[in-house]
Amino acid sequence: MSKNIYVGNLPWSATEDDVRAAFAEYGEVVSVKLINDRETGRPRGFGFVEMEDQGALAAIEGLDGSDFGGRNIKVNEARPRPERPRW
DNA sequence: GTTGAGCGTT
Repeated sequence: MSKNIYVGNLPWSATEDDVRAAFAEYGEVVSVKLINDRETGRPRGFGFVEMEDQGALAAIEGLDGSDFGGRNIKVNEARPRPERPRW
């Protein structure tokens, strides 16, 4: 099974490949999603990482508050997202 | 060419 992880305080120069490489050493990375501003196109400096349960917990404990690209990133379990309406 | 708290575009 997999779990969603919230990653914040990321440098604006960070990419999904960098985040995936950082989380890959704690477990199997299912997918990486960095959030950028939809209107301006600027990177917002945070994203979401999907990993297996044990890998996600290990990554949270190992990468939360750690140095990433010169910044201390915040790693936590992501909040559940509401389902999309279909009308 | 800038900026810095937070939880996402399918």
